[in-house]
Amino acid sequence: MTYDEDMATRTRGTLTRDRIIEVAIAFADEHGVEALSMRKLGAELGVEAMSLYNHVDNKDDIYDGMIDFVVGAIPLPDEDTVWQNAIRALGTDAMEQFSAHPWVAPLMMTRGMFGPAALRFMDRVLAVLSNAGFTDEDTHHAWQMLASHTMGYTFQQATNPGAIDDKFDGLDVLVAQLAEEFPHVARLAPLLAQCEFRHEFEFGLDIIIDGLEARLN
Amino acid sequence: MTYDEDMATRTRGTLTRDRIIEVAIAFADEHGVEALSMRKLGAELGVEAMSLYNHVDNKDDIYDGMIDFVVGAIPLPDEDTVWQNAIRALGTDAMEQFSAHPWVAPLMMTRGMFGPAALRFMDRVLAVLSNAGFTDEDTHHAWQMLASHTMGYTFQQATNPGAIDDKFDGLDVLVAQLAEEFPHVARLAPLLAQCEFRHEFEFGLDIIIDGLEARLN
DNA sequence: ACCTGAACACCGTTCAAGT
DNA sequence: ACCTGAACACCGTTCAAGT
Repeated sequence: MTYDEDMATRTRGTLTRDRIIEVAIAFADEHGVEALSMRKLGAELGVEAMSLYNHVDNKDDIYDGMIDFVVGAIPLPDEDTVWQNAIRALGTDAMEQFSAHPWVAPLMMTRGMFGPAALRFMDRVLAVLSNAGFTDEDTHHAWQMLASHTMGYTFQQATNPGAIDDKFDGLDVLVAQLAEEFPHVARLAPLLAQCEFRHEFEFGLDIIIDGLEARLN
Repeated sequence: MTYDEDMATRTRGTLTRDRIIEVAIAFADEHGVEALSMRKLGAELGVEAMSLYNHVDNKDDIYDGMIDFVVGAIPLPDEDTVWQNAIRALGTDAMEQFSAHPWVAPLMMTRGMFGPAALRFMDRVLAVLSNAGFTDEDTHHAWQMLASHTMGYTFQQATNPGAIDDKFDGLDVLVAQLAEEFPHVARLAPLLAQCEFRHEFEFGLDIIIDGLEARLN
């Protein structure tokens, strides 16, 4: 292998499953998942679309890889953190990742999360709850609640009229017109449009943690 | 108009926006949203795909109509129901609709819910909370929590390994193999795979309602 | 072992042409 | 006013052919 070949390999990068997924994530972050196609992804990697199939089963395989990469980026708390703080950190850190990659939640909703990083993440959350003294049944309940809360808030954030007001620039006008038909929506619309999601999320998370804690004693 | 023409019109049905959305929902229920295309939907209605554009803006417009139809099918509680029961009923009834049409939650996640039926539904939930004595801020908090919980549990149900074990028929085997790497997942997998979602959902809903109630006094 | 061109069976959407 | 055929610019995926 000559020096030039070596340079080309290094700058263009060798085509691997990981590199494909990496570039797919960057592309989805910039242009949205719906714009992601095998042909465009190939072009981004300096290769024809068909070459991707040498490293990846199909497009769904890429989706699964993207999901697992994002879940894998959620930091895990130290083993000795008290469970309430560990859960709070896991929740807020998960939210942060999901917010940074808004396409991941809808994708998880249809594809699930069963990759190695997702299993590792899940195992850690279950460990925190079990070690805190919850029964297996309550650990299960708690996982479902916490996962639902995190996924649900991601949904709220994704479909927040404030966040997507490019599409709904006439929303406040519309709401004002419908004020007598939907008075409560009209009154609370400003709160919904410009709320701090981090604060909102933690408000609910604390209620859940308190509710779970009451079942421990 | 002759008798025969009248019959044909009645049996084939007149093409309208509502009828298109109705048939689209039935199609998505049977074959999944990802299989829904303008061409197939046209065929289902005995018409070419291009004709649909006379009654509908585009495919997204159909999606929005499908979402609003499903939300509109959630029954609203009587005005004088005590708020805890009203909220519980709204939550479980919403869950029931979302479960009956598994494609609706991922769709809402990307499209939001801003149709007339959705606004009506939202206004009613906000009214229940306001009338219960919550401040506007807490009403807002409560809406976000309840909506998140409902959406989140729909997600859990949709991606439940038990529900999709046609795709993951080897999941229990896989989990067993990884038992030493993910011990808690392995131990709780049966609970997750075969849990009663209705019961799970209400467990969490009660914790949320209790937590909100504590802010009322 | 990896990449490619051509092909297949699809998409959503537009638009001029029909009635 | 509503429906259609043909067309445009895309899709994911397969497969024989190249190196």
